[in-house]
Amino acid sequence: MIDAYLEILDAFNPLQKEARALIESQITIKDIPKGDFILQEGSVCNHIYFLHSGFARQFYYKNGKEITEWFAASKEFCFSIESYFHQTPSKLMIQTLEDSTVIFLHRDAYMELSKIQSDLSQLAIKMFAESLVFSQRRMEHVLFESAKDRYVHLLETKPNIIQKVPLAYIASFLGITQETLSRIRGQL
Amino acid sequence: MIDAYLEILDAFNPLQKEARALIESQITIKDIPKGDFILQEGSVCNHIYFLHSGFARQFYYKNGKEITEWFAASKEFCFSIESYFHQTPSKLMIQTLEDSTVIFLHRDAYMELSKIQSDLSQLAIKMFAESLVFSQRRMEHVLFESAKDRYVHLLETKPNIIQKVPLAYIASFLGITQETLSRIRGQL
DNA sequence: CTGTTTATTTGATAAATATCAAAGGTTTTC
DNA sequence: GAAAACCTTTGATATTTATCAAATAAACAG
Repeated sequence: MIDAYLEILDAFNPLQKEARALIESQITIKDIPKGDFILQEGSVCNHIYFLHSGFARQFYYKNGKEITEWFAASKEFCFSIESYFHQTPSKLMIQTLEDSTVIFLHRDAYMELSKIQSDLSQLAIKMFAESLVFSQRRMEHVLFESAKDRYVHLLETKPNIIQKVPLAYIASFLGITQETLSRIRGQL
Repeated sequence: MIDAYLEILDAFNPLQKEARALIESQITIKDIPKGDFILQEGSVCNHIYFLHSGFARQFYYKNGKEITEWFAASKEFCFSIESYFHQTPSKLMIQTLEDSTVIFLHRDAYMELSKIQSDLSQLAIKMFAESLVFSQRRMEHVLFESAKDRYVHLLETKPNIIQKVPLAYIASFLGITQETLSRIRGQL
């Protein structure tokens, strides 16, 4: 399980044995049953989470409504960007939608190690860089594509989501109402 | 001029003398007249640009129309995220809207140095982290605020932009048409 | 099973924004 | 300082999406 994890990290930035060992020393593995929270509202996000197996959703409340910000599938990462970097209480929650096994990578320990082990700092740079590219692309998408195009794009890039989660989650993720999403679905 | 630059970097992550010296060794300073390009379409973004003075706009073409992605004011940074990180030809252009003095920080040299000087790797992590937080916030804003609210927010956070650039640039930056922006203005 | 809750669809209407066309304003240029 | 180029506003209309209300459909608990 840890090997698979390290391989995925290695794909971002090649890791020598020493770096792998350091990472291994700073991770914790937890089984999280369906419906439980990986990250609770109000607590500080001190880890980067990797879903070894399972499925999770990141969401927060805005004017009393749940807004889904992101879905994390098996073999994907998630964390609260703002809470993690600013060390502030998270408004974001991360909840499993299936029984999941999650690898926690501890922030402070990693940051300290990354100062003395360049593989680790380079890995952090590469991972955050990829997140940034991704975020930028999503922004452009959101600004200039119609609700329908955004849904179609989601269908194409993450088809498994549609089977797994209620329509209302997807609607808020796309920034539209569930009625609109239902109508879009009807047209396809 | 370089001191002011280093101070701004230092605010992201404290830099020892050695790190400062290394950065100084990797920067180039250029005066770029109004209307000239800091980054041209099709070339790879090999620097992070800092506007010591002046004003610039990042834009690209989408279906034949200019889309403004970002404005960089004096004392701000800019670069093409995707081209810089993926080393691909940039679809984004960065053009000065005033005579500007720009500090270029070379990517490859910096990356190499950051492997052996942890102040530099930590600086990169902090800067990219801030960009990511920012991008995330902007996404939420774009998904859930009306065109009017987005404009008002821009007015509040970057009031100087409004004086400096044509309405059409601001409209595309906000993801709306210039007619809509003109009407929003009329209402305020 | 069977009632109860939860999720999805449908309908009618309203609001936000885009589109197309044209009219006024500014600024630039010679 | 007049023509040209560019920028901004205004009007009429169409499209997209939201809102509110209700009807089905599906999942769940006892």
